[in-house]
Amino acid sequence: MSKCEQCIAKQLNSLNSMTTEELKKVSACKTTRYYKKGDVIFDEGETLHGVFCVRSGVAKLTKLSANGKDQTVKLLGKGELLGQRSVISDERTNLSAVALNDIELCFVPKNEIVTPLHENQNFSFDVLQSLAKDLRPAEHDLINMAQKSVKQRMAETLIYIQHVFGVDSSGALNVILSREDYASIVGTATESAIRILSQFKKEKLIATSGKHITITDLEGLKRVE
Amino acid sequence: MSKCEQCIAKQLNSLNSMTTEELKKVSACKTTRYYKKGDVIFDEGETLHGVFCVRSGVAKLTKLSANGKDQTVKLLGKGELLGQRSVISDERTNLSAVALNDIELCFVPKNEIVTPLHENQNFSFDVLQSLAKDLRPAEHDLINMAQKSVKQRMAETLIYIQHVFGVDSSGALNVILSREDYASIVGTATESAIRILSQFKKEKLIATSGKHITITDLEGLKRVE
DNA sequence: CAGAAAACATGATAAAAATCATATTAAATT
DNA sequence: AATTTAATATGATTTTTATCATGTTTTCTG
Repeated sequence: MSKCEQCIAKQLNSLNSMTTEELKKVSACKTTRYYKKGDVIFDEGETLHGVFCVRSGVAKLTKLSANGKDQTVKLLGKGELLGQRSVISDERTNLSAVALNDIELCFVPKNEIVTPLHENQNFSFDVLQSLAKDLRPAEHDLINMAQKSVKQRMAETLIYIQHVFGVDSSGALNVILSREDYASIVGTATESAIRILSQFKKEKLIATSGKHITITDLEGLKRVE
Repeated sequence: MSKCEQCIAKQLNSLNSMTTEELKKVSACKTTRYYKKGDVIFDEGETLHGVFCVRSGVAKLTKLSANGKDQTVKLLGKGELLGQRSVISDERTNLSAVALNDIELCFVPKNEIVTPLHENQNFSFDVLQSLAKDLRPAEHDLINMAQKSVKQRMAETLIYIQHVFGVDSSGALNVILSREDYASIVGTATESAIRILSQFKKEKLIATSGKHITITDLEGLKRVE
């Protein structure tokens, strides 16, 4: 089995501040789990017994709102941690996690995280900083949602995905989402998401081929109102 | 000068996990500051040299969005900390803080917070937990903004304010906000906020007298669509 | 207290977005 | 490969919300 000490994913998150000793323990305890596209990793309201670290693939965090629609709160890629907050705050999960494509996760039991949090000042402070930093995009998203048009939010979503998850060899966004997924991120009706993407295509801001989307005019997308 | 060790506000936040020793130091360093309604406590992008603890009064955290409108992200009352995140993450402030009424704040220099964070495991873990818990309402607000109508958001805002800040002897909300403030919280045009509050009044969900608002039908407000 | 300024109110209209309806296309299943 | 199912697309319509306009009331200020 692969070792956490050498894992690339680890360098992207606060596990990097663990001591070699601690990492070895994590390595010994962790299990690797595979999920297929659409699989539920955990559900809202579950009690988690550990955190998940994304080794490959992309997951989404969603919440079912009162009107029955799913709202996607965040996309998570390589190195990002799932369930960290629930484990730290000792609360049930607030959101569901679903695999957006085939995904490989390392599951680290709660204890291997919580014990070092109490013992290793560096680790603890690092996690503290990362949580503090997590709040900024949360606020940013709230403001976007409140102040920007659906069209603008869609444009920003496309730009965000390209920025964070990159493009494949053909230049298309590396993350493949359905129109419904886009609607769920942007917070709009599926038909509206479809319409806006069609419009962006007509305006030559993007090129689409099925679910594959390529940003062809980044500056144009940034100017969308 | 009043002592932090006995301060009631402290019991509401993570400063409560400091040792008596640490609290005495904080007490010795802290300064009390008074702001009048409308005063800016700090601006977006400032570097903070400490955190503020609300002793009395209410403040709002806002951000100026690209379209020139202010979005209120959070209201803060007694015991809540301002600037905690910026100090922990060592980043500039993301939001501005403005006094909504006359307010009394204790200013605690950065060092008195950061040093204990590195030395006192209990304190550090407590702050960690409180940050983890802070993310939940942030997500909740995002989903509300995305999935609920302006009318629903207004109804929830009124209920929230009553729940968190309570009512005065006449039963009116304890926090006095302008219609523009409400618009900024709900994320809508000021005219829309005015219109909705008028409608709520017509429907006997609330009673208003100038800026004083009384919830007269809580259940009705909860049913608003 | 008078005058100015800000906040509140409300109508009319325009714009944005949701909903409903119905094709069409793509993907999955047998 | 044929059939079913799901996803995408687009038109028509309604609802929601923003914007513009204008008047009234309240609050502030000299």
